[in-house]
Amino acid sequence: MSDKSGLRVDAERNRQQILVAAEELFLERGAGVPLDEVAKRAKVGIGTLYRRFPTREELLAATSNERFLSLAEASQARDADHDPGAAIRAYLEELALNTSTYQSLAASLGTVVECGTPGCNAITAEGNRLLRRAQEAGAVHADVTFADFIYVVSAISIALEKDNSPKTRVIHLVDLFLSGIIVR
Amino acid sequence: MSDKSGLRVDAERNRQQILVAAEELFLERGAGVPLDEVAKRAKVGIGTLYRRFPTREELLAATSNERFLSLAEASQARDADHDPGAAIRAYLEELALNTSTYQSLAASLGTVVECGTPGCNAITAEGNRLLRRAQEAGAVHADVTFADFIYVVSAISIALEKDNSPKTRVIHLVDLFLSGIIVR
DNA sequence: TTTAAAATGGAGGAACCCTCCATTTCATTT
DNA sequence: AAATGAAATGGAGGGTTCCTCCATTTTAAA
Repeated sequence: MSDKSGLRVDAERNRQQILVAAEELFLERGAGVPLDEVAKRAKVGIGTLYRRFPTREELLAATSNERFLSLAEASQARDADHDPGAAIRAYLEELALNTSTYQSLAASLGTVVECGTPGCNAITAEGNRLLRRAQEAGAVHADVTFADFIYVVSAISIALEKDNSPKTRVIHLVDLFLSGIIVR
Repeated sequence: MSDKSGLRVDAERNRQQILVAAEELFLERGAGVPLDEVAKRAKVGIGTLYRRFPTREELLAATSNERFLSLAEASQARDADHDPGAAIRAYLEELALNTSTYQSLAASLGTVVECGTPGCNAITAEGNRLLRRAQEAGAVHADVTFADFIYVVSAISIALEKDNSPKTRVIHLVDLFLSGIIVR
């Protein structure tokens, strides 16, 4: 009998082991860790890993899934308290911090976020919602796109990785994006 | 006799051949092209290439050197005509366009710009000068740093690479950073 | 010419990637 | 509970790129 994932139970067990091993190794050594080692720690053949996650990005997307889900939920929960601009600020800050979880996840963010897992879909939908609402309220320029958000978050995360900066730097960089560098 | 580079003439000749080959291949196939192929096109052993340019970044910095030099000069030439804010805008736009010359140069911009070649020094000095001047004139927030410029340009260039966007997109993204996304 | 310092090239070991398929395991049918 | 076929497995192996190392060659000074 197969459970709801549609995988055989042995396959599903291995899938979980791969996810656990990947999560650990990404945390320890960054998102570029050799996949052979992920397979080894998961006690699974490398072929099995590739069968389940054909690309590194898909594996990254899978390990990010829950984090993205809870980010999206947290953003919705904040909704009532904040004005549109503040909601976007909080969303961007949290996404940037999350993207700094693994060294060199940032470079893949654009791809990862399009991967179609529930978490990726949720975080994308939420970002689009916040953006649309802020634009309807006239709080954000009409020519800003969700893609701009992703680029900005990637840039900020890359910056963070490089000099291993504190959280305050995220706030500075998000501010920069939101307010512009020019005094007026 | 050695010329001013301090290299033996055969070594200097090979260095030039490597630079020419690298420039060609980076343009054709991006900044990640195998270095063996650069060596082959330069008609030089791979060992010679590594002796002269121990890392890919150093080779990138060397091929970017003249471009950076002329960008810095052009920026200084614009100086008279523009107000501080416009000078920065032009500087960022040109640097972003230049950084999109080779596919995947963007990711290395931060490292490349610190490489110490004359061109890297010139572009850094010029950026710092523009920034300081704008800040003294009160046109740019005091907490903006030159590192922010580099992050911004990287983000823009990564965006450009991804969807192979037209120049108008550079302008949009630079505007975003200069003015912020929030209406006021 | 001689000499030694500088430069060379490319073989080869290591790291990582990813495919392929002979074998094993699971779930269903009889 | 035995048989059956679909699903899953693992890891050998071929490919790519990296980078070091050193026996040989080239240059330039003595």
